[in-house]
Order: sequence, then structure tokens, then C-alpha cells
Amino acid sequence: MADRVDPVLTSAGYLLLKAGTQFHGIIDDALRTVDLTARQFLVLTFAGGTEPLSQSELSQRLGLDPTIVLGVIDGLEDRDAIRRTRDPADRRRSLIEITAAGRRLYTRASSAVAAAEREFLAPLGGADRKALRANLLAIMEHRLPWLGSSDG
Amino acid sequence: MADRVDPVLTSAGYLLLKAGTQFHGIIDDALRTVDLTARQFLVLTFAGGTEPLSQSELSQRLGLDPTIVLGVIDGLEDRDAIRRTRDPADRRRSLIEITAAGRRLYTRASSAVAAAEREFLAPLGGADRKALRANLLAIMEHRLPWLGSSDG
DNA sequence: TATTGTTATACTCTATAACTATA
DNA sequence: TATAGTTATAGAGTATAACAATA
Repeated sequence: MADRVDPVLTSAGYLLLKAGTQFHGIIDDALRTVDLTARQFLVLTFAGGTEPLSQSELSQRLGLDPTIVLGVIDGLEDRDAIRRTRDPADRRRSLIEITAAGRRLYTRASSAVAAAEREFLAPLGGADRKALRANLLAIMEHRLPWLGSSDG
Repeated sequence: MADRVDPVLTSAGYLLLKAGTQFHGIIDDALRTVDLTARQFLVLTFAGGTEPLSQSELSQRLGLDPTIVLGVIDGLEDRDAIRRTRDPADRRRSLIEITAAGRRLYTRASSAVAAAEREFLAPLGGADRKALRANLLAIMEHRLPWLGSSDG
């Protein structure tokens, strides 16, 4: 099958590209029900982590320009989902923490995202889903160093 | 490992998102050696297919606005990589065909892309690479209908 | 002198609407 | 009347550079 189609169009790389952009659109749609963008959702995810992050750390992990992160943070702060606190140890840095309201929002948002992911991966059986995740993790682990594969 | 990281950040969906955007950057870099963008490369790929496509068909397959496709086509035509021909059966449509020079360019470009893909997938062994591609194909097949899984 | 966060500005990219020609 | 392609324009999104506060 698909013999008359250019091999590029069935390559892992091309499919990865298309899967990424399509899934991005899908979670944006799913998150619209809680009035969040994918980008805001990710900021909220990082803000809910164990250690508070500064804005510059956040921009590194998101792979976004600091000036863009700024706007996202402003929006989430206006909605009382996150809070800025000056770092006492270095008063230049502002630490981003999630609020109680932000946590409630995040709970609703992440269940919407999880549902969208389930639907997106529906063509795969359980074993294949697991294999896909493991393979993606193997590829991306060293590109997302803060996943912290082995530091105490 | 990674127990202190939010489950969202190790989910298949999130990894897919990051893999997609990072790989996009990687092929843009790789294609810079032949002075092409990822988008131009894909247009060239479709233009080199068995049947000539119109601009509107092209925009459907690329998932891009027709006005954007227009600009890409203009650029590739200026470089004599593709050629516009009026469809004799419907003189409103302009069919996009690849030229001989375009084919030479495509050959160089696709080997650059293939090398980038090999490097990107390097953490995976042969069996895992095959599994990844098969899983992505299973997910995307019905979302990329022109892959034509079974039409004569 | 370097860095964090911020603001203001310019630039690129994308989408919208209007137009021509074909059907 | 509807569609393919084109053009012009407006809008969103992004990056660049300059500034204030802190180190």
C-alpha cells in the first residue's frame, strides 16, 4: 500500500511533524473548554512542580523567548492561577508559584488534555501506546534535560 | 526515575509535541544548506508526486492557507524548481509540476533531511525505529487521507 | 559589569476580504 | 452563482533593543 506516495511522506520524521502540529491543535481545542491555551497549560504545569521556577528558567524549559513567557504569566496572574514572589536570595528573580485556584484549574485542564490524548492515541493498543511513549522518551530525554533522568 | 516530575511532562502527548517542534527546527537547519525551508521542501515533495496537484489541493494536503501556499510556490517558481501549468480541463486551476532542476534540488534536500532524521532517531535501535514509524502511521493514517491506504 | 525582569518597538508571519478569470 | 487563483490589507504573534533594579 501507498506505493505511489513519496517515501518522505511515510517517514517517521514527517509523521512526527504532522502528529505534533495536529495534536497541538487538538489540545488547544480541548483546553478551550477551560479557557486556556496549550502554552498557558504548560506554564501551569511547570508552576505546579516541586520547586518554584523563575521566569528565565521557565522560558528555558518551554523553549520560548522570555518576553513571550512574560505575557503568559501576566495572563495567568490576572486570573489568580499563579503568583509572583521575589526570590529572597536574589531579589532580581521572581519565582512563579501556582495558587489554590490555579491548582483547581489545572486539575480540570489536565483531565481535558488526558481525554484528548486518549482519543488521539486510540488507534493504538495498550502495548503500542506504551512502546510509543517509551520510544519518544528515549529520543527526547537528552533534549529535555530537566526531566532529570538520574539526579538525586 | 523522574518521580518528581509532573506526569504530563512524560506523557506521550507532551513528548510528541516537543519532538515535533524540535524536529521541525532541526530540518529547517538541515535544509538551510540547500537554502530551503521545511515548508518549501514539503511543497517540492508533493510537486514531485505521480499526479500533478493544483494549488488548492496542495493547500489541503499541507494544511495551510491557500494564500500561504501561493507565496511558497512563487518562491520555488522563481528558482525554477517548479512550474505552473494551466489545467486544460479547467482553466481556472494551475497545476504544479516539478522541473528537472527542482528534482535535482529535491534529491540534495531529501538526503539532508534523511540524515537529520537518522541523527534525531539515533537513540533508538532498528526495531524501535520501525515500531515508532508504524505507530505514528497508525495514528496519522486517517488524518492524512491522501496517503491513500487502499485506493487503486 | 552581568543578569532578571520589564517595556517599547519593529518585524515577520498569518488570516481576511476584495478582485479577476473561468466554470 | 460558485470556485481557483491572486492581490492588498489588517491582525496576531514574535523577536530586538533599550531600560531599571539588583547582583
